[in-house]
Parts: sequence; C-alpha cells; structure tokens
Amino acid sequence: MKELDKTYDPKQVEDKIYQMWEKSGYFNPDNLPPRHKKPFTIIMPPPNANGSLHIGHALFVTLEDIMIRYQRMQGRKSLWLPGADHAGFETQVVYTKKLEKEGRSFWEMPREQLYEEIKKFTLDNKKYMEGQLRKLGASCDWSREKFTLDEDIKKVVYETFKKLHDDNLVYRAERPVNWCIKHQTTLSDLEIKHEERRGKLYYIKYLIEAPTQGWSDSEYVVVATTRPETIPADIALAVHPKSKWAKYVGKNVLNPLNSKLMPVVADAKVDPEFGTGALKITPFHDPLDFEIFNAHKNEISGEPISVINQYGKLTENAGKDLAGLKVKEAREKSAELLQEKFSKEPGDYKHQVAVCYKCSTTIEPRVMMQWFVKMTEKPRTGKKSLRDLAVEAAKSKKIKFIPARQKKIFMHWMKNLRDWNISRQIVWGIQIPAWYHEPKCIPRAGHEGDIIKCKEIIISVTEPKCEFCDAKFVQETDVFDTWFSSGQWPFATLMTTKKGDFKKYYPTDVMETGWDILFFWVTRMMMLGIYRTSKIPFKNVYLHGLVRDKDRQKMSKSKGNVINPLEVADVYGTDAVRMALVIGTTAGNDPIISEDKIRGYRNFATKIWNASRFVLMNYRDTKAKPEFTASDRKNLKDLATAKKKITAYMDKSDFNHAAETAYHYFWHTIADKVIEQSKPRLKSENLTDAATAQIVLLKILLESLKLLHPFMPFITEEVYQMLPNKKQKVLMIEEW
RNA sequence: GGGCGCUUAGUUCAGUGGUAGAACGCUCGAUUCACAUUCGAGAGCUCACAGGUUCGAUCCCUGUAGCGCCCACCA
Repeated sequence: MKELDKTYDPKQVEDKIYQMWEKSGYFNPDNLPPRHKKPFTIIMPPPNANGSLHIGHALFVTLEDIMIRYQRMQGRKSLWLPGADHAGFETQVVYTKKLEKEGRSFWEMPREQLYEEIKKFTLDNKKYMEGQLRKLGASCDWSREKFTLDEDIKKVVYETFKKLHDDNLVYRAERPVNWCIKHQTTLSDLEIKHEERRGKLYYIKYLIEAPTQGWSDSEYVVVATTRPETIPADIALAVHPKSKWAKYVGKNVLNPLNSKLMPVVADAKVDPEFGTGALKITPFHDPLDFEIFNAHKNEISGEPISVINQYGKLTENAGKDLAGLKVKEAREKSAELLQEKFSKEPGDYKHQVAVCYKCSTTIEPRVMMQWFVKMTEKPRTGKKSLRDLAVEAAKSKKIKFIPARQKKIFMHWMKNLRDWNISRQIVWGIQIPAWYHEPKCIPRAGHEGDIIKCKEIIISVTEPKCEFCDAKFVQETDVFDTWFSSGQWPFATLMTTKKGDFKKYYPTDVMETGWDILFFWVTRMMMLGIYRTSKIPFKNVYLHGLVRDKDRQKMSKSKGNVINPLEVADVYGTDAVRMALVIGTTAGNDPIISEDKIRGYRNFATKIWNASRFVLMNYRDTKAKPEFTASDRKNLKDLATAKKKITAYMDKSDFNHAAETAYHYFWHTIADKVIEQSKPRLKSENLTDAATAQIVLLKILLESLKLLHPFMPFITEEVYQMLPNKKQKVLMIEEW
C-alpha cells in the first residue's frame, strides 16, 4: 500500500474523480446496473447562461446532487437532467450593459446582429457553466443536456402556444401593460416592483357644464391626481355613487387642459375615502381607468387617446404646451398651466410607484397590442382554467411542498391572477409563431364571399399563405416571456431527449429551486405542465433560500461580499463547500455561509482522510476468521443506528440533519472512539483479535463512506478506490 | 391594505408537550504513537414579553412588542 500524504489535497483528486465518474457512464441512468429499477428524476433548474455560477447555484447543485446520489445508491434509476436557460430579458439586459461598456449601443444595432452576438455570448457562458457544474461534483446526465433554445424544445413551446390558442386561452389584444421606457419592452406583473416615491397630489377643479349660463365657477368636481400631465388624455370622470359628487353623474365636465367635454359616470370602484372621491378616467395610461372606461363605454362618447409615447415623452395629442416634454417635465408644466384651477395647494405625497425590477425606471402603464394567456377562464375544450388546474393540484395530496408553508404562499398568489402578458419587445428569445395578414384581404375575383373565412392571424412556424388573395403575411417580431418557455421545462426536456424518456421519467420526483422564483416558475410549470400533460410535473417542490453572508446580508458584487463557490472550492475543496452549504440549512430558510464555516468542513475532510489512512495502514489481508468482541458488536450496532438515523432524515428531505449526523458519527464516534479503542488491539499478540479489529474498522469505514458520499462525493470516492473491500467500480453506485 | 415568517448560548442556527442542543468562538489542559486542519475537560441560554390550555410549555392557543420578507391598479 502506497504511503498517503498527511493531508487531503482536493486539487489532485477532484478532476480525476469526476472524469472517472463520467467515464463510468453511471450519470446516465440507462447504464446503471439492473438493481436500479424505479426511476427517480430531477430536472435541473436551468441556470441563466449570462454569467458564471454563484454561491446560490452551488447551493442548488449541492442539494440536488445529494438527492440524486442518495437515490442512486438506494437503487433508483436516477436521472438528473441538466440544462441552461437563454434567459431572454435578463440576458439582453446583461448584454446591453456589456455593449455600453464597450462604447457600443444596443439600440443602434440591427436585430440579426444582436441576436447572433447574444447567442455567441450565451453559448460561451453555457460552456463555462458546464465546467463549473462539473467542478461542483454534479452527477447529472450530460448526454441529456438541454438548452431552452434547442430546436426541439422550441417546437414543443410552439405546440403549447398553438394548443392554448386553439383552446381560446391565448389572445392578442390592446390591454394595459407595464412598459419600461428604458428597456423598450413590456413586462409581466411579476417583473415590476414597487418603490416609494415622493410626489405631489394635485387637487384640480373640473367645471360642470351649465347650459343656461355658460360655465360656472361655482359648480365643479375636484379630482385629486398625481399625474396632471395625463389630463389631455382624460375622457371622463368617475365618482363613487354615494359620494357628494353623485349629483353630477350624467352631466358633463370640461377638461381643464383641452376644454373637451367629458361625462361624469358613477362607479363603485372609485374609493370614496381616497383624495376627493372623484377619479379622472385616462384609459390609456392607467389600468383601473381602462377597466372603468370599458364598463361605461356606452356613456362615454370620446375615444381614448394616448399622450405618452414609448420613450416616456408627451405626444402631440397632449397639446403644444406639453408635446415633446418628458413625463416629469410635463408634470411640472401642466401643474403650472392648471394653477388657476387648483382647489387647494398641492400636497406632498408619498406613494408606491411601479418600477422596472431591473433598472428601477418608473413603469409607464400603456395600452398596447400584446399577447396574453388567460389565467382564470376555461379553455374551449376543457372544464378548468389554467389557474384551477394548478390550484386543484396543489390542494391534492399528489404534490408536497417543502417547507409546507410555501403552499400557502402559492395559493395566496393564485387567488388574484390577472392575464399573463407573454409578449416581449426584445431580440433575445423565441419569436412568437404568429403571422398577420397585411394588408387586409382583398379576395381574388370569385372569392369575394370567402372573406369571412379569411384569418387575419395565423399561428404557424412557417409563413402561411392566404387562400383568397396574394397578400403576404408578416411575422410577429415579439418574443415569448422566458417564463412561458421555461414554464414548460419538465415536459419539454423529457419529450425531446431519448425516446421513451417522457414515459419513463415523467412526472418527475422533485423540483428543487429557490423560493424567489415560486411565482415566476413553479406556478407556471404547474399550470402549463398539467395543461399539456394532464399530470402534475413533479411530486415534491423543495424550495431553498437565498445564500447570505455572515452578517445576513444578501451577496452582491456591489457590496463586495460575494463568495465565489469555485474560488473557495479551489482553496478548501468542493466537499467542504458542499458541507458548508448543506449543514445548518433548512428548507426555505436563507442559509448563511462564511469562509470560516467552509474551513471547518475542510478540517473534517482532513479528518476523514487521516482516519481512512489509519485504517488502511493497519489493514492486512490475513484471511483470519473474525471473532467479534462485545465492543465490536456495539460499534457495529452504532453504525446501524447512525445509518438508520441518516436514512430517516434523508427520506424526510432533511439534508441538514442527515449531513450533521454523518459528520458527528464519523468524527466523534469513528475517529474519537472506535479508532482509539482499536489501537491496543491492532498491536496485540492475539492475531485473531488484531485481525477482527481490522475487519471491523474496514467495514465501518466502508459503510461510513457511503453515508457521507452524497454530501462529500469526492473524498469519499477517492478513499473508496483504495479500499480492499470495495464491491463496485465506483462508490457512486454502491448500495446504500 | 392583504399575506407569510422570525425572536433559543458570545455568534450563526437546529430542536422537542416532560427540568435545553450543534457548529464556530471562548477558558483550562494534553500532544514523538492516523490527523495541531489534533485530542481531552469546561464555562455559557430564566428558549422576546404577557396571559391561557395542561399534572407539566421553549414547543399548543390568544394577545403585545421588535425584526424580516412577499403580494397589491388607492388615483
């Protein structure tokens, strides 16, 4: 037996071991020995391919790898399917910044060139990330790796879109949407956040039309608004039916900026407690106004107009005084113009304003032609809305949330769902497969009557042709919200890997991801997954927290408290990093990690190394028949107890305690007691007793390596390879 | 405005209806014998506060306080 170093050097071991695993082929469940029968599947949440992996990724890799390695040892046909996400909007934002740094402008580049450049950027990152995943020990099946822009994945996404469209669950319409004037795209309700902003609340008189004596200064409705600049787009006033203004319902008021006549309508949606209890209706610049307008269309004669353009500037519709100004400037200017009509001085006002979650630019609510998915309506051919499919699934016992409280949060969010805006005006993504008949159909001679059959929108990947005229179809340039495609990930991946995979591995066993994307991702996977496959895509949802530093701070580059998992793994070894991430980490809570903690587990790796070294140095293959003493029997019983405990924790997904128990057992039972007690016996003249001690030690070592393997795969595998009593080529597939 | 959590040793966190645990830190001691990235011993928590249920509560219930997070079209 060769002399081992006194300390364990992960650098010399990890790459070599990983290569050995990959070469063994056992990452691919198809290659596992026949004892592996029942499938166990985890689809990896595909990391965004727009940067390198951070400590949060290391956490998910650790947790999922623990689950997969454990189940693999338990004899499950374990598939961990890796992937990468093109992450449309996120990546485009990152790339835009990169261009800025290089002195180039995103907005001045042709779409095709941008797409190609971002593609290269993404694929480079993807490749780099794959290396990082290997470094972290991820035992995933690389032969089944998928990317969200793979042609076959796109095909599945197109099919889903078509099915939703045929089912009347997808529609294109002019609806209020969240518009980011910086990024020049719409965002879903989840992609905006609210920030407190200081502003002013203006109290403005809208004079009542008094036909007999002209306009009276004594009769008016006072409206409180924070956005006087949108007054030119006002089309009505709404008052609460029980407010003091109710007597004016049915009368007209004068628009204080452009003198147009507008009706006063009654609507209970107006909060009588807020402001003055009267609301100006500006349908194209406020979602509530849009709703009230639609409810009162027959009472309102004017057509809604837009006075703010896509760049956040006032249009000519706003009148010559405001046209061309930015919203903020226009607000001041309009306030100035309206001064005479103030019923009292504007008050300082703090309120929550919707802003872009990426750049914190104020979101401009606009009414735009967009694609939406209906959340709460029944499909044409089915009984349940997308929401109901997911809610009923969550209520059933077929899916378990870990921690359980996340289910409450899930349900609560599901309660108030509005239709999902899935179209984005960005370059990087999957283009929506819709074609528009432009110009409109002018049927050829003899087909005049067929115009009613002509479709103005056709859902198709390839260019359609009109049966009745020679006009061309123009393709939609908008792309899907990334979550629309990644929401299909569990089935889209398994439908497009090897033949039979979907049948064998779907539904999957665990969806392990961060709680921060519960709404973005898990809810969408539930809705779309059940909709397409009639099955809940996963049996367990395990949600981990956000990794924080030792002062409980979020890690961010700007704070300079980022721990790069690969850098610390380089210093202390991947096994130590994995242990630091899993011990003390309970599902759903934010784990705290510091270099001290990692160092502690590096010491543990050294402990494992030296204890193993001791056992191996003292082992001779004597072929003696063991005669177990009482203490041997006790030690073997302790081993069985530890194993039982760890197994129970693993089966409860309590990896924190499983790891801690294994740690404790190895250090304080095996190293401190079993080995210490064996020392005199190993030197004993009684050869049978010495041999028995050796055999017991070796047996306990082997079993403990198994117990530690899911957590610390590298060092345990390295030691295993030196054991004289190993039964398999690799520890990875040993029986638990 | 709605919802979800948290409050346990110096620190970070586990945990249980029956007179409190781990890691790190700290104190004292040991060490040619697998490991100083070590070993042994030890100090340290009235489990936020106030009520209630109970034979018994840190754990269950109610309330209070502080902290955190998520959701939200009060213009």
